[in-house]
Amino acid sequence: MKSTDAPARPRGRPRGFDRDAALERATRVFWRQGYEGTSIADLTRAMRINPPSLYAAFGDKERLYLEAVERYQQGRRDELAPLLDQAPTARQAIERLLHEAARLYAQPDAPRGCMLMLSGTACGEASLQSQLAKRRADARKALKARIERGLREGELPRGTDAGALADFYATILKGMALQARDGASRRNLVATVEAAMRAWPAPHESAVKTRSVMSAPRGRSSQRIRRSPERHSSSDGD
Amino acid sequence: MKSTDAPARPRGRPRGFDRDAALERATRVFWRQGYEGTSIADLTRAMRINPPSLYAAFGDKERLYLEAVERYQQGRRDELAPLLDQAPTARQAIERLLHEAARLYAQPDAPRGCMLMLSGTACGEASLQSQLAKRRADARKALKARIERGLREGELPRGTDAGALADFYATILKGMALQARDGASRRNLVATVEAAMRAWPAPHESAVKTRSVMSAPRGRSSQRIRRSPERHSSSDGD
DNA sequence: CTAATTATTTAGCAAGCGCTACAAATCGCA
DNA sequence: TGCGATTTGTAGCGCTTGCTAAATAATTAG
Repeated sequence: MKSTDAPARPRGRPRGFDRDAALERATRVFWRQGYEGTSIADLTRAMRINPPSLYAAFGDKERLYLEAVERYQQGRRDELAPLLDQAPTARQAIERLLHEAARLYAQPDAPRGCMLMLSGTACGEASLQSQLAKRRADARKALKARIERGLREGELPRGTDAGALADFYATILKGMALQARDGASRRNLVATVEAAMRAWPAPHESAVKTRSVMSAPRGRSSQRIRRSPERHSSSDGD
Repeated sequence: MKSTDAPARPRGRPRGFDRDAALERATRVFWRQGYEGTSIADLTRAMRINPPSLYAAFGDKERLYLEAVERYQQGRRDELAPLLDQAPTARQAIERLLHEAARLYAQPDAPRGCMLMLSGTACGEASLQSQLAKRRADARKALKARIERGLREGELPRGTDAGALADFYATILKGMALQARDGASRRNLVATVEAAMRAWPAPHESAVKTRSVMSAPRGRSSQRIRRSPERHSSSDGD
């Protein structure tokens, strides 16, 4: 086997710029100014390339934007998903995620707020708007999955509507992104996170005496969950 | 006194269109598509006037936008301020306001979400962005004032940070606006409102036995409040 | 009536937009 | 060295943008 051995240098003149670095610079500009507020001239200046290089490497403005959002969201996922997965309880998972969001949204060396949450919300391009809404729905789905896990593990009151709770914390994240864009400090955002955590459903008096370790949903309430009809559910697409 | 008797018909050719109706049509377009996503051609088509009429009546695109926002916010104020003022408690005031917001943001015959909250959040024009942030800060100030009144009237635990609580519910409103724009139904939004109200500070075990009437802050805790330093406060500009 | 004033219509300007044709430059391969 | 392949910088295309000059229409004042 020696066909696909090395990366196999392509044939013609090699690209003279770092594609990913240029994409990151583009992301910054889009993040700060939005899709419609950013011109190709803005982008080429920030990316330090000329228009033909941009179009050769990224297609057109819309595809560049979508790739920038994908890059951004991937980075956030890498930072936040472990927080969700590794926290011992769903409550702590959400709380840590919100605290981390408060830090990220008010970072001094980056545009304020969340690029994904602020993207294409008042945008003429309908196709963009729906694609971004879908990405936001994916983020909510991650919250919902963690909450459902907590529900299975008995941390939450029976009958808790995981979708509605996920909707609530998704709303918090979106609101925080806007607040940050309007100038809220990290301290402000943290205070809001603390308020938001007061909305977490109270456990049912009993249980939760064991501090942490318990991991597996042992004994009763096995993996096969009861699949309660959940009256009319939340904004589920899954 | 017969100087300013009648409205005093102006001198030249009278305007051939209803200025306020045109402004409302412009508001709709801006609300749906945002500032940068709306062209003068979009506006003149919706307003059913030609560009020179637009410029004669409204100045330029930016001033027309600001006037549209002002008109929009004034309308919201007229609907929502009475709810805040007339509710017997601060808690009910906020709760009713949020429920009304849930209704307004998901109205079928209007653009989804709140024009003010979604305006110029990812916008190139810095001056617009700051003016809109200021308007949003005014809305928060109304929440804060009502919460402070509740605090004076003894409904809330001593030491409650009214600014932080106002920040929290302002965050909820902004998040709901985005959720609505992403397609959340009124039912979804109402569920989020109910979750948000769980974050309301619990009264201090005592008190709150009298169901409602009490109005004046009688007896102790008079008008002169203690003016506690409130460690580092919230995002106050007032 | 005439003159002055304001609104409307038509037509289009200058600038910026997203995007691309073109030729020179730089590569792998023969 | 020459050839095909690919990227690069220059220059600019066609179109849309926000906005306006100029002529005409409709009104009041004298």
